[in-house]
Amino acid sequence: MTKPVRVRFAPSPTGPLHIGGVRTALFNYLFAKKHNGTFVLRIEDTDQNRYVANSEKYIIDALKWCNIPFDEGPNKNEKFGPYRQSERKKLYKKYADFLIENNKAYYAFDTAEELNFHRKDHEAKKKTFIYNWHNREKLNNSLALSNEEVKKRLKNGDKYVIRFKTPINEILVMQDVIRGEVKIDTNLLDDKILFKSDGMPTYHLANIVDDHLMEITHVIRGEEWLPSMALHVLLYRSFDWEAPKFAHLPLILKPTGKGKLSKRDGDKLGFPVFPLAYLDEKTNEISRGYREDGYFAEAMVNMLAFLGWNPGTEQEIFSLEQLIQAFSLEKVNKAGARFDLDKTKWFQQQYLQQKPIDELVTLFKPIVTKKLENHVGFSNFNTEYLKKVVTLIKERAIFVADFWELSNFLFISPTEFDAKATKKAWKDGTAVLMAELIAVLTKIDDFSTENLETIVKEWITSKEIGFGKVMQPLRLSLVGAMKGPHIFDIISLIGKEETIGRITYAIKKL
RNA sequence: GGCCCGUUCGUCUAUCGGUUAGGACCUCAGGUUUUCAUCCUGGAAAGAGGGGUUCGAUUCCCCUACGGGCUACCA
Repeated sequence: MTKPVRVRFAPSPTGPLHIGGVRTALFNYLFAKKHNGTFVLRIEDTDQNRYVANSEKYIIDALKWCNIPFDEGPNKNEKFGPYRQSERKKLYKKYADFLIENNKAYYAFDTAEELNFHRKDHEAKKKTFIYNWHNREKLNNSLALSNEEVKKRLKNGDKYVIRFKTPINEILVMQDVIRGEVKIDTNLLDDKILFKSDGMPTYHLANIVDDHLMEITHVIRGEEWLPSMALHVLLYRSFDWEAPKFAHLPLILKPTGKGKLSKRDGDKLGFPVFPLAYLDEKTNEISRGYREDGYFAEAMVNMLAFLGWNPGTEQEIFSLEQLIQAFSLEKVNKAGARFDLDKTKWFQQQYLQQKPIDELVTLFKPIVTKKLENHVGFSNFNTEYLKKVVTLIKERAIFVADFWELSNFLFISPTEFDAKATKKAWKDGTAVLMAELIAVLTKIDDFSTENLETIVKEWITSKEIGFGKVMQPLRLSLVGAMKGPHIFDIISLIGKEETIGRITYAIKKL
């Protein structure tokens, strides 16, 4: 019997989660759900210096908004808790000690100054300083020092770190679910610090210990961790633990230029890189979020799923449930994927068109209400009316926030007319024609789109003039510009009185 | 600099040795809408370069180039 699938998303609470992190969480979630497994959230707060208090809440809120909740995590099903590494602090030391006892790790007393000196010195000679087998016995550590000296220093309370004693002369052959075989020469690895002088483990140690203790079966993380895989594999081996399977995801790259996506790109190019807006309490800067920019979570999630993954079919719109069904790590790409704002908007538009009218009305209503707060005169925003409006205009919108711009003339009579359109549509004789049209409209009782269209068109035909001569100034009178939905839909919606009122006003004004 | 990973239209990608190299975004042209947008139809657009292996390479291998990542007592 195979072990139940358990994956984890392990962000560091150093600020808001950006969409790269969200995608990593998403792939973990999809993989877990696909295999009826468990999705764990673990907070990796071993770096006291970079800790940002509100970011854990942000991470949890973001996952919730994306609809990819964790099964286990801080304050939730704490089966293997605690789920914050700072709260597990006491736990790690014994594992570091175990490594030392078994000659897999050692104490190092080198100061930052000493190390810096070596690095600078090597740099000057165009060499790279690597703390590993070739020099570890010449440096300030328990490998070079006598047992007595080491004991004395430890007893003395001297600051120390614990370094991994990387094995030499070995070509490590590892498997990555996405990349296949990855080979590393252990002689090129450095002796990474596992345990810091402040009593905290580094990421490497804490990560391996926790993944083991939490019975993680698959480590799905960003490609930036690929170079660390060798260390991690060696650590599992040193503990004599079975290593989980590794899958390193391709990075999300900037839309233009070089490098991976960063916070700055969003500010510069005008798109959100965060799921939720975020207030940096230090700088008071607000970073925009997908949610606040009006994206639906489903659209953002769908877009992210397709950055580096593809189901192999031509279907692109996937509900979360469909994503779970279709997902597989084998279909994840190896190469980094550039973020594309146009495609993102396209996903959003697709989801907006799919949304039930009632839901859109619910979202639109507060916007209309606010816009019409102090408005006197023509306005109507009961739910029935809003439904008709939304049905009429939604296909031209990408965001709910576009609705107002597309429909304001259905709530407020135009008082000004687009100059260019006026010049084109309002000619000599138009006023007379419009006056005649009013007479025609006055006699109509059934203001359905179809009936209006039939009667008005018959009238135009009987006059033996071009349709444009009537339709264009009519649109201008009703909308104030040459835009908007089907003209007879507009008339039907705003009603006889308002229609005639608007034409009358236009005749007077133009 | 060293190490690792990658490389199909401008972008996201399909192809698991034999295809007119397919789709989507973007873009362009037509059509519908007597407005604008939507929508529909069509077009343009790709295997980084060089060597192998093979009857045959986008696909497998090597080299080069380019891109990306890592190289902290950060994750």
